[in-house]
Amino acid sequence: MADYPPFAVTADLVVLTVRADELHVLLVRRGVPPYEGRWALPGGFVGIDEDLVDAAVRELTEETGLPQPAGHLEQLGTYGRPSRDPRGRVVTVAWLALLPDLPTPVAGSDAAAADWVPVNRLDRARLAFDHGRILADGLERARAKLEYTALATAFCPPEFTVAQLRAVYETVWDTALDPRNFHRKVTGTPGFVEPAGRSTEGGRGRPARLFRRGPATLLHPPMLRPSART
Amino acid sequence: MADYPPFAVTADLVVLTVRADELHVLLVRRGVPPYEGRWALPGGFVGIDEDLVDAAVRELTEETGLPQPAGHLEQLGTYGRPSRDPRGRVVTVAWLALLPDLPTPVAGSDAAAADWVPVNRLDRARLAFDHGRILADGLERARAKLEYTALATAFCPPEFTVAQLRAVYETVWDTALDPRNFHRKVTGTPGFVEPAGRSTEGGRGRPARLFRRGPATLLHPPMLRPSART
DNA sequence: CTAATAGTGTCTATGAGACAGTATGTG
DNA sequence: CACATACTGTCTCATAGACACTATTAG
Repeated sequence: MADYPPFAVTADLVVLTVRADELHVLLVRRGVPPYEGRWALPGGFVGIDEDLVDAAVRELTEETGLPQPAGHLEQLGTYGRPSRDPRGRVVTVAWLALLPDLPTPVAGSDAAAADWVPVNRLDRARLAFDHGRILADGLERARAKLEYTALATAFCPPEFTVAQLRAVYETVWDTALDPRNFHRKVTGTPGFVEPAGRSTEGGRGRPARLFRRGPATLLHPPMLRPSART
Repeated sequence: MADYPPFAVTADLVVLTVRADELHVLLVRRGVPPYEGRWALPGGFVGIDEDLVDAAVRELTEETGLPQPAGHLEQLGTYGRPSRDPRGRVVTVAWLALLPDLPTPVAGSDAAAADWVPVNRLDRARLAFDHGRILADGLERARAKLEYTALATAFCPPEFTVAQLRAVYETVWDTALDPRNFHRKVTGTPGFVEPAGRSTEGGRGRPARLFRRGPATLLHPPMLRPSART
């Protein structure tokens, strides 16, 4: 055990949010080689006595500047091609975070040039390291999980309308959904959302009831995306 | 970059197969401390110039003694609690493998005491390291993926009957399925299975047609397990 | 009033589950 | 023949999708 091959281990984050009807990912501009000046996923080295998930949470709070994010965090996968980092053998554990649109702009202590970038207007091939592949995997994971889990509420503030939740689905899936069938489906699935009792004010049209996320994590039956028809 | 915290990285495998109507996992008996004499998942250190998936394939072929396994291999997750290995900081990338029942007994070069163990008659808490948790995650992943993918065929030999495929579902899910509805569902899902043209001989009852796995990887609509009803 | 958005009701097609009935082998 | 297993047909219920209709606000 004394002589095992020594690896560096990092935690990288695919942080997604929905703002202005576009899906955004949190990226940082690299200030040092390699890939100087290129966009990269936020992340950093795991401490020798630090748990993997703790490193991910630490990076997330550092980069977003939020004390305790209200969203969702899960492990995405581990990437360790020997040539993926020119500096040496670095294995990265990638994490997927889904956050509500943050009222505060991103101003992390660590990342000077962090910013939200719309995923549809981003050339993934130009990201540093293998981060284009990691981002693609994160997007596919997020899109798939909206189908059979209640995770779409992780993109919403504590209280939200059915239309806001529908906008999340439409933005992440890049499709249009029937507002009436969506409403029936969401309110008819036990535990998906719970009425908050209040309503919106001051908008155009009839005021909408506000909801909170419910206790359900899995959706039975799932929410089907139109592209997945039979 | 010169001074990063040094980690050891291992690849551990949850190898599942169906034999004699029971779900089995491949385990090895540890011959050295720590956890000497306890069951553990097969695995080993990743080489400093070795890709992660190559290490998993290498361990799989070493432990099963098969040149090229016909089943399925996917990354399960990465486990890296600082205290998970008393010898030092070891992060393990766990993989899930689904194999057809092997005609050859397990006789790996590396693992003297490798054996197939029925998962339902195994005390997961007595496995070495955090392998009980890894095995639990692997079982849950396998059970979930049978619902919405065609992966059940990975447990089958190249040619199989509908009854054999049904036995896979019943064994992995530990439930009974209606043979008639199952038959209609499987043969009616495009690309799930394809007729091989031949039939079984010598069994009790009417001979069954043989099938091969089809090109489909995802099932639309999914195969629903009875426990997931609404 | 109109425009806009929220929410409900209803019809139809599809698929799951229950299960009768038919086909084709062994002993 | 009886029996076992493979396979098909049919009925019923639940749900997705399409979409008419009603409700409630702003201007």
